Amino acid sequence: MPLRLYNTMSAKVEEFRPLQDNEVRMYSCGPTVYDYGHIGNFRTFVAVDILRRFLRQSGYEVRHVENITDVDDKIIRNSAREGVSVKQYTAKYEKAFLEDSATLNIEQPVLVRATDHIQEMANFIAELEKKGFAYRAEDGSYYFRIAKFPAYGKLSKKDFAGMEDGARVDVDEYEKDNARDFALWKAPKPGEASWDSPIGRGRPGWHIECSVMSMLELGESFDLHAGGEDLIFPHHENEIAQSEALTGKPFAHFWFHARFLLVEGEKMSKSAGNFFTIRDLVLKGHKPSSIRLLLASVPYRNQLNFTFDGLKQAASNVDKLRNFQLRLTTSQFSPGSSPEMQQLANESAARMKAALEDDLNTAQAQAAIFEMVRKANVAIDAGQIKHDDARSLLDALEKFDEIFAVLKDDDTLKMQSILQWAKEQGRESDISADLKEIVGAQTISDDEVQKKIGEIEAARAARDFKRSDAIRAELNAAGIMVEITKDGVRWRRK
RNA sequence: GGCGCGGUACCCAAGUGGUAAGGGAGAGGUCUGCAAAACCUUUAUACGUCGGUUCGAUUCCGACCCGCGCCUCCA
Repeated sequence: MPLRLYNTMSAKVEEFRPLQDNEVRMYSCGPTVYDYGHIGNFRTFVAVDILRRFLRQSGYEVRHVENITDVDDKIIRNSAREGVSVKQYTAKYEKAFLEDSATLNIEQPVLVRATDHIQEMANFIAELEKKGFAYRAEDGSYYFRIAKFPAYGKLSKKDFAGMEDGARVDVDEYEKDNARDFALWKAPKPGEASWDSPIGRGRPGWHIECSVMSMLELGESFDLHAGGEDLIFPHHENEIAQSEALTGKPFAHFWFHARFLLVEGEKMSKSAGNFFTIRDLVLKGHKPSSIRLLLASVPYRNQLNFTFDGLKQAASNVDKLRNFQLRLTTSQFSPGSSPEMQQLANESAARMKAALEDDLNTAQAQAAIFEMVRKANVAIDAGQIKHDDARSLLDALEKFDEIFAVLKDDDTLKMQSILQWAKEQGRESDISADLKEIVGAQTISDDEVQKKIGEIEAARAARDFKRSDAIRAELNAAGIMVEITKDGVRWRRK
């Protein structure tokens, strides 16, 4: 079965087929680097990450390009306020974005920056003007002439036919022919960052960068374009207008949009006090893996209610999966395999694949893996799992993790660096006791823990439970959970 | 106002024209020196409300209530 994806353009779920052979060329709208990214931003980025990971798992070569918007009104305003250059200002937040993405195990796409492509944008606009799709205003700004592009509105399903020219023209925009015409190029204002170009001095409008950079990297027509649902209009609509006006060819074939999330049942906003960056959550003691799983577990087109209770639930889910993995890798199994367990592993992997092929139904994919975990645990308890079965089940689990990416326990390491960052930022008061406790575990090395485990085993062999428990308590205080099983003593970081 | 999405148990959350996945939490239990992990049992007489279509609807249609999104730069 091929992947079926919802295409905003057709407003239907369609079979996804790349334009060229086995290669998927996709472009996603990345961040405007004017502040730290919040969980809403990262819901979209995680959704795109899951898409690209699943495409790859499905056997496609994925060429994924993402833009970083490093010049816009907010950036110009904020950098001026701080008295630093646009470049200095954006560098800080771009770095933060990359770190946060890595924190959430988001694979890095090919990144392209707006300010690296100013000349190409100017050329693009000059071409549009030649073809009559763009015009220059008196102040040197350029606008796109929507009246020349009848298909305008096809993505957002808006009908502009009845729009009266200049009906409600903003006083600041008196130079436009039509109020709906959007800026391609903005004439410089005193004190604002601007660039020299063949079409004069100024800076690019917001939409032009994506048209230019996507075509530069992926060609005039490519497979898929992604972003948050808010970008459908005007951003993506405008990209289509510019791009297709220039080339006369279809721009992106699939339009993928992730839905906004709610926080504690309400729209996230700074004024509501429910606005969180990734770093805010980590400082409160939440693990990156919990955050990622929560963001990933609700299908991307559904409204996700992000709650602290949900975060705890996600943490339990991650633990369950990691415990299962630990159990399979540390227990002793007799050689051979059993048909029942082979079938369980195969069926679970197949169910997971089918769920993801169904417009990336991550909730069902998760259900499939949890069902496998429960059934396999039952079999382990009953001693019905053989060596090769364990291998097959682990393979299925790894297939799951190729998409969800939550098994590897490097949470404490990531949290430690965010704690360090908070100290540098003078945000000590935001560092929770929970975070300190979790990060504390990292100060004990695996070797040291292993040594202590040896001591516990020795004490237990001598049935000296008092001594054994004392060492366990000591490790526990350092964030190490010791577990006694019939196959020996094992441990994990809390 | 226009266009669109959703309302499922204590919580999160799938899903289907034929009577409700999965996870968390709670309660009880099995196992265990203890703990943890794991497992078992249990928690929706009907899936926002009211009508309609149908042999039958949570699933289709209509109305209403509530939440959310877009309608020029917010992922």
